[in-house]
Amino acid sequence: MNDIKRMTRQRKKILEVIKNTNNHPKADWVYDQVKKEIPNISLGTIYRNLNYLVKKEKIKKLNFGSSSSRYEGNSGLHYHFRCKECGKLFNINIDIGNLKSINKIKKESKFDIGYHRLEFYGICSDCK
Amino acid sequence: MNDIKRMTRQRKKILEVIKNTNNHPKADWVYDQVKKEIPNISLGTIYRNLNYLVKKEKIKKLNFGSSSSRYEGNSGLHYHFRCKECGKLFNINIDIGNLKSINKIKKESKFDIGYHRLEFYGICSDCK
DNA sequence: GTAATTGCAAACGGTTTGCGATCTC
DNA sequence: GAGATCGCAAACCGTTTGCAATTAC
Repeated sequence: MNDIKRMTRQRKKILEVIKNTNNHPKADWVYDQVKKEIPNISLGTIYRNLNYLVKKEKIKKLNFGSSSSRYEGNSGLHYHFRCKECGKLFNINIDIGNLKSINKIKKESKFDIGYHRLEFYGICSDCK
Repeated sequence: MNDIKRMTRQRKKILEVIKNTNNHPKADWVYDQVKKEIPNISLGTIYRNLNYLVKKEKIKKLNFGSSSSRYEGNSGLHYHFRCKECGKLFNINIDIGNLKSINKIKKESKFDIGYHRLEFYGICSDCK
């Protein structure tokens, strides 16, 4: 059950707009674009469809986990694992050696990269 | 100028609470904890101090970039680079070979990892 | 004493949702 | 025709902010 149920004008256009840009638009930009063709479309429809298309894996949502921020005092080097089921966040401790390939990306990139963040996703042992 | 200006009771307790947990608490959890000792503290103070402590690099904020979500239709394998200055998001294309060490982490982890996300930060060429 | 910080409450911004009307299959 | 989806507007929720009172240095 990963298929689109009804391809309405609105849904079609929203998907088209996102597929045809190389930027990583926010909802309100998509809204502006779609409105050019469907002037009376509502923001609610944009959000409903974005969520729908993400669920159907037609597009990706580019932010991490839940809406509210989390804080941490642990200043040691580590990454995080987030459980998709319960949303809990765990630390993953690795040794520096494992970072080689990431350092390579940093050096070879045309961007001036200061730091990076790496997060893993899955199901934690409690939820399994 | 990276030092704390005034160490109020509130600020001290907030920092202590975050330093003394291995979880990755949200603001409202910190609020609940601190309230046990300072019952009339306000949520606004919690947020102001969390932001302050992040700016002073005493703690870390564990979420990415801006508050609103971004979407993308590009289903190819790539990571992202975010400019700290203008907030723009760029793609970073790498070849699969570079992922070895990440795959190693996945295999060796005690967690059941499905996928991962990697994001790089710095200043983009336009902002420099 | 003075500037930083607080508590309070209102405002904000992005997102979600309930509803009756409309559209797709 | 039936159920999915829409437009609209109100509600939601995490976070920020203005202000007068208080506090740390």
